[in-house]
Amino acid sequence: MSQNNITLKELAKILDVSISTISKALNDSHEISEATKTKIKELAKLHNYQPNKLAINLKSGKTKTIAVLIPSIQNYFFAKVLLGIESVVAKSPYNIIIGITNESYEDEKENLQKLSNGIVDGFILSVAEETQIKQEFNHFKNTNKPIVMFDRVVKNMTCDKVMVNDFDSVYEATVDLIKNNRKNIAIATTINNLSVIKHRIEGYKKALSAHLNQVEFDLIVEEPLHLISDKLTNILKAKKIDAIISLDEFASLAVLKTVKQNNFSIPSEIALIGYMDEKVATYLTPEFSTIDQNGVQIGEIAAKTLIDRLENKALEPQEIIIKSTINKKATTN
Amino acid sequence: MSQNNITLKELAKILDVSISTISKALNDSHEISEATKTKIKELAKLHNYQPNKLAINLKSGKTKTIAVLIPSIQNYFFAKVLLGIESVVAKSPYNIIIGITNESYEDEKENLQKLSNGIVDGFILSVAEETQIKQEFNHFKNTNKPIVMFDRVVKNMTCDKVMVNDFDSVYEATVDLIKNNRKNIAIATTINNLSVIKHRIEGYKKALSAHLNQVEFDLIVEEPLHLISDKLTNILKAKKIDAIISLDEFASLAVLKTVKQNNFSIPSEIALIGYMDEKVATYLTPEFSTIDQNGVQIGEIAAKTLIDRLENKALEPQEIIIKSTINKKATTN
DNA sequence: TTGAAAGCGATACCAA
DNA sequence: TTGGTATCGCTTTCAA
Repeated sequence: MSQNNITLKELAKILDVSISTISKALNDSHEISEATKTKIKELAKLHNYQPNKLAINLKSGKTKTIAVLIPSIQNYFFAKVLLGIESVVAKSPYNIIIGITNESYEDEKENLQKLSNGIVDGFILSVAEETQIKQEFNHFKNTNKPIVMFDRVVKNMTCDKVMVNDFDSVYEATVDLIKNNRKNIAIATTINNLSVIKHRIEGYKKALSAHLNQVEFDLIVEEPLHLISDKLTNILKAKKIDAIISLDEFASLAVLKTVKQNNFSIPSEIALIGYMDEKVATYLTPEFSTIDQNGVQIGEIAAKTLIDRLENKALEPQEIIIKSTINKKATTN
Repeated sequence: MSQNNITLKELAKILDVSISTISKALNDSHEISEATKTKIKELAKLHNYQPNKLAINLKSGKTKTIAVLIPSIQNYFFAKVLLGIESVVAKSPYNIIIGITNESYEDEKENLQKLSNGIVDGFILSVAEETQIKQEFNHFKNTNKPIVMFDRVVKNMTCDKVMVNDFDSVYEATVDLIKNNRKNIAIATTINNLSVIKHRIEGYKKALSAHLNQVEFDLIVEEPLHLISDKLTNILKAKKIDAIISLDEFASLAVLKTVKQNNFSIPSEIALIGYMDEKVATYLTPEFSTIDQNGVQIGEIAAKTLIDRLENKALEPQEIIIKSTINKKATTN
């Protein structure tokens, strides 16, 4: 079970022909007679010949492999993006190699370096949290392979980007709440260092200032997951709140739980909407209104973009925006 | 940005020395004088020399890359296993390449073939559902690389296996319910073709027959996700049920929702326990009692086992069992 | 129609 | 201490 595959050289020896003849025959070259072709192909099949990809890659300078670097795997959003990438790549000659950066700058840098030395042809990645905090992006520039960034992108880098309309989505969700007579709308997030989260908060602020002339924003709850319930409980007791927008998956779960625990009725007293996996949202009680980033689509587009670039380097850098979808369910009206 | 890395040959030309001198110097060979070593190393650093991994791999016959094949990514369990694998592999010289088989036999077979030709040194995988239905396992035997199977393993194959004590865990959970005076215990699952699910159901049956002398089992609900709620509602109306054990993540969510919708109080009227991600379970209301498969640990052990095998082929095939943990929360007493 | 040989980028043995 | 050369497995050009 553990011995290696048969090689062209060995096949050549068996048939007493040259290596090049074997190679050409197996690649269906017109230079080789039908007779020898069939003979060689039969022998190859018999021995279950599989060309050594490493040798081909070394020769061609390409590996037909794409690296996907994601900050975390414990997250339905990235899982869905991965699914989208995988569905496109599976239909192509490419393979996927995955690195998880654990939101760490060092891990991200190391992954980039490790994989740039011939292992992959290009990268699809979403920037790690720590990298965004440090604002240190040279490791992206130091690789000589094309990069497609998605969701969390670096503004001032020229590369392909697949982005989400974070500002607009939350703006729209907020306005919708306002139109339903919500006047005291809070924000909850367990993350605060990411540009995407900042854009979402900006969308919220803009909606409040444009439609309610609100200029101070004291209902923004930014706490790590293990603290957010307590913090929110305090605020619910101290202030009047009639709607909450949650900006990440676990914030959404925590908000729902906390509001129920404090015996507010949903949505009559407090409406809820937030970022969460659609499938999970459907199985909560009450069913949760979501802002869906359409992760699968993001992954598909990112994969297509990178493959296009790898096959044809002449393209202009793309910046594609995937619109999020608002799915209203039982937690809003 | 898109030009290739500098090579030994080019460095050699610049310094007008031989390629072998460059190679040895960069590998700190004692054969080379300190003077030339430093000179060469400086030049290498200046040009940001990175050895071409493909060439090294071709030469050595090893790639230091591990393939992980998982049936689905939309699943917290596999995400956690992946996390465990990644944490071990990240500390090693190995890389991970991921394939998603989408529960399909063809996808699984294709992944195995595609990656066996020099791309990876070995596999960590969990068998696809369709493969288990077909009982077709030759593609596993046809690869000449070591395989570590986890969770869903093939009984009659000699390879390393990291398994879960499915039978025992559900047996134990069932007995615990019985001891708390539950006499009408139902099972809910959205999957029915997997050996692991079958083992779980066997554990349930054994507990009922051993402790309640029950020999007929008419409270087993096996339905795809979109039907399970309706089916369960009918059964809840027709029969007396005082506990439900759910065997997969989405079954657990669906059961919780359905039981609440039918206005049973939890756990006083109906107790619930099931397979689900711990973190999600904590944020449900009421907090959900879980059987935790300890996916991270499974991944860690699987990765260690494969790396051990790759470094030292002499080991006996291992069969390791990771015990699941029962975490009682608000849905049981 | 077939074969010889160079080359992809590195390592390592053997000479010098 | 340094260099030449074979080699990993394959593709491809040029000769035969």
